[in-house]
Amino acid sequence: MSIETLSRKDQINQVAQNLFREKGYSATSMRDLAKAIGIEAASLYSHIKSKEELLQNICFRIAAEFFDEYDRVQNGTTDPKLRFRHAVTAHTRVVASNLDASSVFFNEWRHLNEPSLSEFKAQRAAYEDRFKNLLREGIEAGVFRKVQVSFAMRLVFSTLNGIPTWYRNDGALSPDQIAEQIADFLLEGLLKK
Amino acid sequence: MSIETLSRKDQINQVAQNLFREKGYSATSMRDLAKAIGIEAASLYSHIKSKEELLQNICFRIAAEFFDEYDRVQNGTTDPKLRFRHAVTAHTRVVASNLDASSVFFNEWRHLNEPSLSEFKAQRAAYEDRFKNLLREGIEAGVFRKVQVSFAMRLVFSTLNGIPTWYRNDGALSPDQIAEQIADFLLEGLLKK
DNA sequence: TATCTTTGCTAACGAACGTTAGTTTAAGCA
DNA sequence: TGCTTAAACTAACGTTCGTTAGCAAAGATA
Repeated sequence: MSIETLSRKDQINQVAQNLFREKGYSATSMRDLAKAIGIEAASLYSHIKSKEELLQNICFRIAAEFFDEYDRVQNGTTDPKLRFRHAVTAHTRVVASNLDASSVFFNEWRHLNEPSLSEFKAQRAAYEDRFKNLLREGIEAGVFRKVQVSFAMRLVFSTLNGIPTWYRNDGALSPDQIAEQIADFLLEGLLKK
Repeated sequence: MSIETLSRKDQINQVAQNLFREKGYSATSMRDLAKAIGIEAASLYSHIKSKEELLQNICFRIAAEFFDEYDRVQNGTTDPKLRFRHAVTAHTRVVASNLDASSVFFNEWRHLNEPSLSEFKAQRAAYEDRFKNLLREGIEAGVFRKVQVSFAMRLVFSTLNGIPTWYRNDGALSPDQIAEQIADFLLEGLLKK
């Protein structure tokens, strides 16, 4: 779907995602946003309520995608290693398919105001807990090394959430391909067996 | 060294590091900074040239630390696995010992203007190349799996540069301790052998 | 004591900020 | 054709921004 065929409201959201990612939320003015679309700043308010509403839309839409995709791939799987692998690849696919939005999700959430900010943190913590449980399961099953669960979870998310800093969805590597390679990397490490 | 004993200039730089990290560079005003110190915004300009100078100081000081620490630990080491391990632990120590500054280095560098911006990117690329070479050496020596070098380098840095998002230097785990654990994680992965 | 330097102050500059009010334009529909 | 509505416009609001000018206080130096 090209950007011209979107409704103006969707178009605003899409351009906002891109600008918030490239320049940061605070450094992006409503005049920047309007200019990128080709209208006046004041005209934006025929479609949106406020600048912060744009940030909220991005953050909570992507949060929902993380949960949805997680639930979809976990459904029915019991093997701890496979459960972890599916969680990692699902997360990676969401990030790699939504580079602008996930970048904003990772880096600009702190500009949310209450009560959105607390709601955001709660959702993120709930999502992180799922990964901690997967790691615990793997350790208890004797499949994973005895790592500290919350420490390992942090390292896993650091790896995954850094994806927008380097990945370009330009055809060289598909989201599915990097998802598998990242899962390999996290599970196997760098050393040859 | 407590913050009261610093020269005013050093104090400004230190508080700026902290505010730029917590709120972001753009969302931090010179009035915020002055208030945190207890003077008027205009008084800052008796000590500094501009807001951007503060950002430059942070970014290039920490860049120099990365290079210095890297050179220090590589000196004399030839074993590829050990060279990689030393590079990772050195980088981790610099990050973990400079959480505010490294956070700004990772997230706020894009607000640099030219020519500082290009200089920053060049230094970062040179530093990343060192890690790529270490990975290449390890693969050629048959110690590392045959991963794509620049892909693996990106994953390594994602892991390392995410440290400020979760690590608190509060005595529970020292910078040296997490450095070793992160090196283990990158080399061994999650799976039990 | 007289002078210089450092470090702070108040006041203010012009620019940019997010947003609102009121109006115009143009398309869809009765 | 006349009416309604959506979506744009111009103008402006009050606020905040980084920064400068000019001055005052205080300590160091002569």
